[in-house]
Amino acid sequence: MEDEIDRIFYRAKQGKILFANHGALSPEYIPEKLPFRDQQTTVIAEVLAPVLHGSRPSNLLLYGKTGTGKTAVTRYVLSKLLSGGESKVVVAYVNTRLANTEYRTLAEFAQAVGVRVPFTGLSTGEVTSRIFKEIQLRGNLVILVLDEIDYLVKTFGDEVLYEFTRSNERLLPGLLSLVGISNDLKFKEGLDPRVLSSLSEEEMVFPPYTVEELKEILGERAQTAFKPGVASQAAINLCAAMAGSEHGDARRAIDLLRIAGEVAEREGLKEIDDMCIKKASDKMEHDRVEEAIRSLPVQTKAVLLATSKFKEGTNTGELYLAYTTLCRRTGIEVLTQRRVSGILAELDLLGLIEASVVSKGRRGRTKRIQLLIGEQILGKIMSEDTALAAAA
DNA sequence: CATCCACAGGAAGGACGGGGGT
DNA sequence: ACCCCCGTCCTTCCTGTGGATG
Repeated sequence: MEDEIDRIFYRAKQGKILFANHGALSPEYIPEKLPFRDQQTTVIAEVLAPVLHGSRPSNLLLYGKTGTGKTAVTRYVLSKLLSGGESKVVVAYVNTRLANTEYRTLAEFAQAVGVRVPFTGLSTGEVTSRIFKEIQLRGNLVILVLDEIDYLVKTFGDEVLYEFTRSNERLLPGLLSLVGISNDLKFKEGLDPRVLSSLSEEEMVFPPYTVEELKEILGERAQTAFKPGVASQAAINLCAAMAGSEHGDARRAIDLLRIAGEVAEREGLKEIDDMCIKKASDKMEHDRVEEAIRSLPVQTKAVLLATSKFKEGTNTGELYLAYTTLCRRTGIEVLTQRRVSGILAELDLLGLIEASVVSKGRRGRTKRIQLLIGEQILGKIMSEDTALAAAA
């Protein structure tokens, strides 16, 4: 045991053994060049360029699945744009899913243009008009990037976008251009046609990376990130294949490589082998699940816990009964079946359970519900929750 | 082949706790 | 002090429905 601790500390003192530049595999890292994205880079640059001589760039809509380089390319182009030192140009970048609400999206936008707003209390309209006032006052040339814009529209509607797209007369001498980034290729469907036509003055699609392309991307990153000989071609190929088999997700592939490197380092290996990658992949999945559960509200956890009582899966009625019992035992308030039904839908969306509607003819329609996660993880997290510890 | 079960899931609204402007 | 806004969870009321069964 002591030996183990000594070894850990010793290695820590040695500093990074395998990594030369850990940051090169972090999600925020913007590489020198982005392979296989020349066309997209050029187009975006061309669309945005007019801002440098004070005219309004067309609004731009970027499509593509996760990890296809949309955000990276956009950031890359914007950083180049700003490096010119054009002081009137302001770039605001907001990831609407991370911002999580319409208000916080606006608040982040406000902060980027230099308006201070309280983190709650104002109406969204008030925040918008303060932002506009500020832009007009300073005559700023603003490029607003709305990452995961499909989330914004899906959850809060497109009214904000409508206001943005038709704000330009009010902003003179300032201006506002939108860059929307969407993971969802069908997101245009639900959009107000006026917003759509304005928002997609220009469009650009990001195709998924092929496994071959992922190999090259990983290879380049690995060269900067690791010391020589740490990440073999075989290791890189495996990472690319494991992460990219579904839809060419570069972010996943890079995460996987990074974590595999950390595993190798922790285990005192000199290079990344297949086992490291396998372990890294498991760890990523495990972390995702654990974090998802931990941040759940009590009632949602309770429903999840009730689900875990049925090894063979169950249906809504049966589950609701089990849930009710569980609540009584733990002293948690019992919610209506309607609400529990809603919670089940949320859990399904999170991929923690599988719930699909089935019809049993005259014996009604219900949901077939099945737990998708290991009970050990569940038990561990539930026992952390004071309200539920007894039931875990 | 109409019926009817056991729910699904939409709509509207409300309690509550965060916090405003004036 | 007063009235306001927002987000989060929740309830109430409701209409809709796939397909085994009688």
